Amino acid sequence: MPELPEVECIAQGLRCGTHDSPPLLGKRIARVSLRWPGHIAQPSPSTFRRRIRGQTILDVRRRGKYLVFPLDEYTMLIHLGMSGDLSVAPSDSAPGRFEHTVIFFEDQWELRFSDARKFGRVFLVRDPQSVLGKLGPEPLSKSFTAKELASRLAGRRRALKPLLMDQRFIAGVGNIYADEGLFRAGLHPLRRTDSLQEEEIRSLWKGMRAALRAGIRHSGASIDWVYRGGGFQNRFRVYQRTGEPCFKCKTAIQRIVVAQRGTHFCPQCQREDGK
DNA sequence: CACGAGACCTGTTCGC
DNA sequence: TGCGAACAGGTCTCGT
Repeated sequence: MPELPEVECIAQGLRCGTHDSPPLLGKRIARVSLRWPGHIAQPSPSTFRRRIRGQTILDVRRRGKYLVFPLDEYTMLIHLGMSGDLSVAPSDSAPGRFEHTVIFFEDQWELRFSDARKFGRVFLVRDPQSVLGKLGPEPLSKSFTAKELASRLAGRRRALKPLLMDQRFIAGVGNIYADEGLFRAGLHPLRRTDSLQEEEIRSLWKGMRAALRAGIRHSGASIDWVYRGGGFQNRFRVYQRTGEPCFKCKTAIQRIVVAQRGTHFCPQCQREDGK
């Protein structure tokens, strides 16, 4: 489930608390349960277990699709993969079926990392840049202007969608928001980046940012049984709307495969030749 | 440098 | 009802 908007909403919930869980700030870690040690990317599970004990959570942030937890001596990073989700629950509540990694706090609350497909990963490092260093800019940051996008596109000649999903190019965009942003921009997912006009780059910038902001505004997208609480799935304009009428022109939304990912677009509003 | 295929995982849904 | 295929929010590595 987790692309930039979903991770952002999860981070906010952990930082500020929700109706049924307290903020994590200031909580001290008592111990961890690693039911599936493969979750721990770095260091080894045994070292992770030893080093994290006694650390206090000082903040909860997001960078790209990573959740970032600054601790006293280390930084813990969590990538939710395809099916990951985090929740804060009291220690006496029933554990979920896929909660492979659990961090217990001294006050009887715990942070539970649920991950059915086991693509998620946890890092505990001294320098967060060792994990985050290769990420591209934050698309919603003030410094990410249309000009900045244009200069990063310069000299590139790739299909648009795979480039948008390349985390080194822009951080946080995944399959849903790539499709939704391209629709808003009126650009075909296979459009070559070296054929974009200045005006189209501006549309791309606006469209991607609008899609991401809409996702955050609606608390992210909840599909299937995975992430709960979001409402953006009800506002998809193309994603998983194969065969349904385009909201702009009524043409049937088409599904193709791009870079091995299901890709949805309106063949009328997003023409490959640029119209 | 760009791109496709395969790997890593498991669950749900759909067609026959 | 059962069974295999297709599909799912991501990313890494390898070969061309």
